Amino acid sequence: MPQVTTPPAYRRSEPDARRLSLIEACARVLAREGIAGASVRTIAVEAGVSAGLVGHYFPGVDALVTATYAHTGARVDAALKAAMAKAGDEPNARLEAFVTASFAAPIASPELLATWIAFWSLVRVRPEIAALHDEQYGGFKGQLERLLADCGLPDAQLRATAIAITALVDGLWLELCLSPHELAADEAAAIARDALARLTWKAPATG
Amino acid sequence: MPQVTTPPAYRRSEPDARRLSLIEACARVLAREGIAGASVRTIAVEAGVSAGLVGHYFPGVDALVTATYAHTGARVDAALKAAMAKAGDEPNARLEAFVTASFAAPIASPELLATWIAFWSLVRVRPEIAALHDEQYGGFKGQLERLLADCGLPDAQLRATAIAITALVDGLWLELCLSPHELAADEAAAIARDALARLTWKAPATG
DNA sequence: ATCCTTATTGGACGTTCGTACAACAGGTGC
DNA sequence: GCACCTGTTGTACGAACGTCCAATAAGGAT
Repeated sequence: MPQVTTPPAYRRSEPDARRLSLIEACARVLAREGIAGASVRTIAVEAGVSAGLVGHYFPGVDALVTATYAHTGARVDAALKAAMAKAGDEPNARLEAFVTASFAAPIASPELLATWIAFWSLVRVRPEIAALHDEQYGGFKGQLERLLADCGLPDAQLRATAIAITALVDGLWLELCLSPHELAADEAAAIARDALARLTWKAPATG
Repeated sequence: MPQVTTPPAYRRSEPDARRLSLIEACARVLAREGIAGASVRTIAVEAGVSAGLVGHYFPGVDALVTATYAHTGARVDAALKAAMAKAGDEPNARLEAFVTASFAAPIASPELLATWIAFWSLVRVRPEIAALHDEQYGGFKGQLERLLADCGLPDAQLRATAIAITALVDGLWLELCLSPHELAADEAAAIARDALARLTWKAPATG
């Protein structure tokens, strides 16, 4: 009699690992199809599980998207910190590393940027996403202000300069995502570096 | 016997007017609910017509959204040109007017910015939206390059400077939309003005 | 080898989606 | 006042949506 024992129909995962795989699948779907395509079934197929399982780990698809934002934000934050740490102790080098990290892997990925746009599209609609955005933006701006202060920028200019640099980085990042054929990552980095130097120049009196 | 003639159940519109009202309703829905909420029925209710009428004017909801992007883009472009024209003939004044127009009515409206984010979220998914984006972005950047040239910026710096300024404006515009309580329109305009001056400063040699 | 826990499946439910189309009715020309 | 044109409505249809839950089975414990 031949061996008729069927192979396992599915494999179990540790809850944390499965949860993470769902979050990563959600991020991939958001990057590929945008927020409108991020349905429970699509995400489940992407993760290689049944649709019902999503409900087992998250109270609803909204919660999964929110968790994906938090996770993605943490990844970006870690990448920024890593780039900064790698730059050493010199304040200006740290600042430049922090700013240009957005135009190198893993942040410069078009997929990540597309995912991020999906989150932006939710900020006005969902309060918990707005809270996460404020946290993320405030964290970025706060680190930037600290770095600028270390570089000797006067306190009175910290806020405005940090906002300007953040806007510049976001805008370049955005364009990189929307038209990668028109703007390359290394050119974006070069532009950011030059703009950073100009924006932090010792200010001549206005007029 | 009392007057029993019923009042008209609906009013006809000229096709062009009705078409425009659908586009404007679509823009309002995009601003309020994002792309995920822009269904045929929601837009129809917003426009005060039946759902079926949308199909009478557009082959599908995608076409309506695309038309809304084109219309919104034209409005923004017109507002930019108007601000520039109002500034007179002096090149530097025209440049500054062009850049800061994004932080005054009608462009600075949070609703318009939210609508714009909805379009961004479609760029990677829908080629016709990507084409409209490239057109819009190229137009903006082109005008900026011309203005910068008029202000005496060397040709070699035109492209990079225009990209930097565009990114800055987009980033400030974005933050204004996402967290209006953290960044006011007039502060964004002031930051843009200052950054513009710094980015167009006569370049000292690198190093 | 058997039991137990629970991760996982698959299907049912009601809702909303986009689209198509027959019937209705406002407005204009006669 | 009548007839034509067509803008407009309302409905119907299948597909996809989010959510729920009973049944199943994987994998470690005993």
